[in-house]
Amino acid sequence: MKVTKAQAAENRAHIVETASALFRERGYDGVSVADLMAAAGFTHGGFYKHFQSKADLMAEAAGVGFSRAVANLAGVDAAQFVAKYLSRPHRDSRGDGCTLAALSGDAARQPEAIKKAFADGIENQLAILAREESALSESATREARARRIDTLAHVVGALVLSRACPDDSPLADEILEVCRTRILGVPDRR
Amino acid sequence: MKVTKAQAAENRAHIVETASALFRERGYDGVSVADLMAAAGFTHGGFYKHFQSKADLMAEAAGVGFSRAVANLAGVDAAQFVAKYLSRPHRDSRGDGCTLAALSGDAARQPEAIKKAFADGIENQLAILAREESALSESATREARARRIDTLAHVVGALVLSRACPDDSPLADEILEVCRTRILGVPDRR
DNA sequence: TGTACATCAGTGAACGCGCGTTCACTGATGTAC
DNA sequence: TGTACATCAGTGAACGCGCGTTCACTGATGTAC
Repeated sequence: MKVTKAQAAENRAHIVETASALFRERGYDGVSVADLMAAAGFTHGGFYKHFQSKADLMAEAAGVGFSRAVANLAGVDAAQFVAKYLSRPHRDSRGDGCTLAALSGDAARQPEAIKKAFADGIENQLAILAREESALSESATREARARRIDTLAHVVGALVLSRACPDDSPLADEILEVCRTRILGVPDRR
Repeated sequence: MKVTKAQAAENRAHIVETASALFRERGYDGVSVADLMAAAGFTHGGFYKHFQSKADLMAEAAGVGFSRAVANLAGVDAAQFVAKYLSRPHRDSRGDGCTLAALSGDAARQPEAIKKAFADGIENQLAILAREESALSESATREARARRIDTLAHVVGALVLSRACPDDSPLADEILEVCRTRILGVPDRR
């Protein structure tokens, strides 16, 4: 049953991608190693040929989730980011949505390695919001970073609260709409 | 080993309080029924004399957490609330901190009964932010509600992101300080 | 008020189950000659 | 280039363990007379 080195590397990457989505959907405790390997198309025994432990994979999957987000949002400016972030489609598809919104609550109770991945992920997300900015004075740069941090916390909080409400809850939609309107200064017209 | 009706009711309430704190600290999956009953000073078998299931207790403990928050913040105005909410002591003591920040991520993957408790909890928290307001015109009332929702999402997001960072992370403190400053309009001087 | 009996909160052993991890094994790939 | 052997990704059974939940039992409380 051996497989070429290239194939093995591809399989490993596929497991990490699958894990990244499943963790976002169901949380770290909601996905077993067996679940995950089955979803990736393997049996569970091979897991430890690729990863030292489930916690190891959790940290790696978080990192991949953040990189994917940056790649998927290439060319999107800050206003477009906020509008997409606080949309119902994003709220309702956790599996391919923002890792911060889906798993920050879980990360707070995980080992430092995972929290480190999240801190790096936050910096990655801040970079997305910095897209339209060019060279600035030092104080303007500091101010711009503060604005980005503030906006990121704002949208993450809105999405997290909206998702905590029952599926058909008017409050869930109200949170999304109110925050989108207030952050962007104008209502979304789609 | 039977106990007076009053004592039994008191024990039940004590179990719910204990659960509320433990869940906030460790998450719903991080606290077993046996853990919880031991922490409350009982053996695990008696649990089902008080609750139908662990999920039932989860919903009830969330409700208690939200009520406690409202009671603990009696007489606190919106600005004081934000300053307290985005403080390091609050971030570092999840067990007696905000249930929304600690468990909204978990709630998103739980049964509707628990999400319902969270939606009610959000309304409770909004009421705290409404403290200083008196009678207003209808449009001003709507506007005030939007402002409260927006502020709540903002502070929850900031706390959630700050907690996801490693314990000694400068970013964790930066998030708290930046958001506090920007929401309140002035830096905190403590 | 006193007595006999039913109730039921709390105990602790036991249930089946799924978890993360380990292990002996397979057999195609990669390597040494 | 061809052959013999080592490697190691993937398999599937098995490990010990802790989970949520059930159950027979205890004995003080609550109730009926």
